Amino acid sequence: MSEPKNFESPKPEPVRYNFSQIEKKWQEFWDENKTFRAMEDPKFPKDKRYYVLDMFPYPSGAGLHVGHPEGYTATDILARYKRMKGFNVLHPMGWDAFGLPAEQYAVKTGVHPAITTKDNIDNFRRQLKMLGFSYDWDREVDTTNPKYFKWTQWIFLQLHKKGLAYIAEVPVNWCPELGTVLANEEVPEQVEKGFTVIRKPMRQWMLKITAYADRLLEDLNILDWPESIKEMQRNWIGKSEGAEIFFSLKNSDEKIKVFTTRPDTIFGATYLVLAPEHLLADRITTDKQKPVVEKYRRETSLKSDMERTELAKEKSGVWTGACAINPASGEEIPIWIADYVLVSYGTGAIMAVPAHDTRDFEFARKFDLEIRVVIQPEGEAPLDSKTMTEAHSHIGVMVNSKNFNGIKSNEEKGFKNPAILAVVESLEKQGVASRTIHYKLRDWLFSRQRYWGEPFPLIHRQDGTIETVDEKYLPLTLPTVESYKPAGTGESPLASIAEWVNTADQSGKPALRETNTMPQWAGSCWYYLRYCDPHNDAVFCDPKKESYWMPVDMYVGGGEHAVLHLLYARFWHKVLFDLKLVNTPEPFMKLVNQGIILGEDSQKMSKSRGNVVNPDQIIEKYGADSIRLYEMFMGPLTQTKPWNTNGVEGVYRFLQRVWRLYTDEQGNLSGKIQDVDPSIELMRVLHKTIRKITDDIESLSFNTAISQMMIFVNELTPIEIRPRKIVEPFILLLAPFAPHLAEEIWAILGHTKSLAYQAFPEYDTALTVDDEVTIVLQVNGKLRDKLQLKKGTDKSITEQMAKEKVASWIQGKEILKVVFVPDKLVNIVVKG
RNA sequence: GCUCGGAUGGCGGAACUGGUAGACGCACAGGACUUAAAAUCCUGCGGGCCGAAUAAGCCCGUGCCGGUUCGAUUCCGGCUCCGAGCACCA
Repeated sequence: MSEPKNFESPKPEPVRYNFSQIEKKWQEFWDENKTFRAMEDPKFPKDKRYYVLDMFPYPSGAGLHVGHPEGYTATDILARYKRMKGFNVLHPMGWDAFGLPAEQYAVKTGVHPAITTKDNIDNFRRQLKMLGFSYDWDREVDTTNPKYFKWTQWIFLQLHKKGLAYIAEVPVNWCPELGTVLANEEVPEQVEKGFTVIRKPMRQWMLKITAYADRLLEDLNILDWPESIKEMQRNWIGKSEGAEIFFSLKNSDEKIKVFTTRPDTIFGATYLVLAPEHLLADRITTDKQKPVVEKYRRETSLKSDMERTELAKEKSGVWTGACAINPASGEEIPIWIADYVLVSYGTGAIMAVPAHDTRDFEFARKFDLEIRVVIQPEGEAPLDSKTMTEAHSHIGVMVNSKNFNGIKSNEEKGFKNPAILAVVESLEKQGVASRTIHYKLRDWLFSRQRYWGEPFPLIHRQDGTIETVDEKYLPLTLPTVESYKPAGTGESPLASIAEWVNTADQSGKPALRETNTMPQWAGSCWYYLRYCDPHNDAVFCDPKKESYWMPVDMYVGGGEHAVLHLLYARFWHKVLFDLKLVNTPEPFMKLVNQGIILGEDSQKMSKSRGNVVNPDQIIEKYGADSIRLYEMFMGPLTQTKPWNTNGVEGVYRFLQRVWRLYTDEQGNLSGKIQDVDPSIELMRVLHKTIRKITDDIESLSFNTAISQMMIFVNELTPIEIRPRKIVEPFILLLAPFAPHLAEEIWAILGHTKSLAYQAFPEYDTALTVDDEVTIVLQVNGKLRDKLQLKKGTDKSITEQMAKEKVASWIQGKEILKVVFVPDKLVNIVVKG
């Protein structure tokens, strides 16, 4: 570490410290000295390496908002703290820079998205550097850089080789305004923005994420993630164990396959329902019913998904005229068509058990279908299907179920439930059912009709087959185009660039390039790996470097990526793991979602509300250390909390008091700081502070760490002789939070090296407790008095003193009991 | 409807494994310094009994109702409200 260039500290005005000068000085120092460069130093054992990662931003034209520094400051505090604790820290930053806004701007202005993107990145980098984050900027990545997306394309080829990428004609979410299709995961967000999304069959690239459904579900158990996020992923994957059961038709050889998670209720299946789009719906309908069925199917096909769910309150449907045979009871049951059954889930057909399913119950009531109770709750009056007002849950004993009667159906789902197991085994023996596991998770729709994305390294041969571009020709870069506008026909703007599209296959025959591009999520699926080895042109990430740093120890970002990026990245990572290209089964061991910062009016910040706080302005007025400290002081990291500029003023005042604690009016070391032995009281103040701050950083309770620093400064300010042994370590405690001010004061204290790698102070447990304690005196549990005693005073003495102190409360009353908690309290329980 | 969070002064929030509720900060009020202001410093600041004021004391108080306990912001049962997510998933 070399010395800071300008070692003379800037002369601030009396009283106030010159934050802008100090912050600039140290930012330049860190930059020039590459203070935070991370190296794969073998001296650090695995448990002394720490990879702390932020979700990299999309560099929008608007620049940083105050939400960004929240998570970034939290990780920066951790990074700086861990370095001081002797860890080798990897703390990188980069840009998730492909995406629609730059492209839409290009459509409007004709400016190439690469130019807009570069400007935006420069602005983001400038802003982040102004906040003094200790990133290793040599590891910066940019997903739109061909050197980066070369490897995104390469990983896609590995997926393709493994058979995990395929092209299919599927009903997709087509958005006419955006001129592109969207992933299921993206739909809610765009609909919220006011775009329409319709279902339309198109030929699209898909990634077989469903092949990993079980592992993505299972491995959630080993992750230290917020329970809510894990639950969202579990629900999104939506695993359900059950059976596919075949119902034969009365007058036909056709069979209808239904999926159910409750085969134990099969004797109560009094009708079947097919989704309107079900392939058999047309074929089984009787001539007589044909007109009504066709009308119904036409009507539902015109409804959007939204309309179908909004109208969910009122069930609708029509009878096909056909009947099926219940394979368990042998009874004839009608087959209906209704849009409350979805074609996209299970087999698109259900056996309806109205007595034990609310939806089936509503439907049966409306169309006067038979309701038959087959599970009787134990210890209750027998259920009467005629008078039932709602469907009953299925926990109880099987009834009306022939030889299954009496078997218990408990709260267990799947085959652990004895009733389900018994019925399935029996149906399997008859050859009319098989155990099945269904997932809600669909394969990932991976192509977009956009310009500003990674081109697929694929070629369509004349014969309709597909050939992959040889790895040695990667990256396959984007051509320049005249217009960035989507063709609107479902083709990307690339389709109109003849010289790019027209190419030759390996045999030299004319062929066409794939013109779709990858979705924005592609680049973020593996960026955390590239940080481990960002400049490698030979491999996407050297396995040695990967195993040096991975997995990510701490990942901080917004909760909005719960089922998007966080699921996609886990999927890619598992594929790479199977290819033995990475060594860890999961990429992010610990995840923390920072809370949203609301405007001063406690509403979500938005331009239209006019409540957006611009970090540049806050930095200009109060400095980076103030905004860092304020955002951490607002409240718990994970909590949603409103911005309050007065609060910034508060921490700014605190930093001024810190400055005045160490300096005189000329900005030199204060004469009050002296090399004298501190009193035991001051030692206790210091060690309590070290302990509180250490514990709080470890548990990410930055708000209470800061309040402890304030307490420390409040205690030391009135003291005229400030022992160096007390005040010097405090600067190291402050350093992760307010690094510029801390570096400056550290230098003023006479140090010639940056404090970035100074050992974080350790505390002596004996010095974190007082030798005098306050004993709380209660009578009947109510606080009546207090007692100052030496720590460890024994029971009889304490109780004796307590009784004297609260004599007026216990006089003349019978003492029933005395509760004594050493060094804490005495509670005297009296009668009356 | 289901799942997951949450509810503490005027405000943001603190409170270890059940043991002094309101740390720290903001706002506000009063005072010192100043010709004045800013900055800074000092004092007060949950509600009530409570008044011109002082000191002390007592009562109530952590969304609501109930329980366990010597003692509950903390544990248990029931409810209300707010936020987030999912939503006809068979």
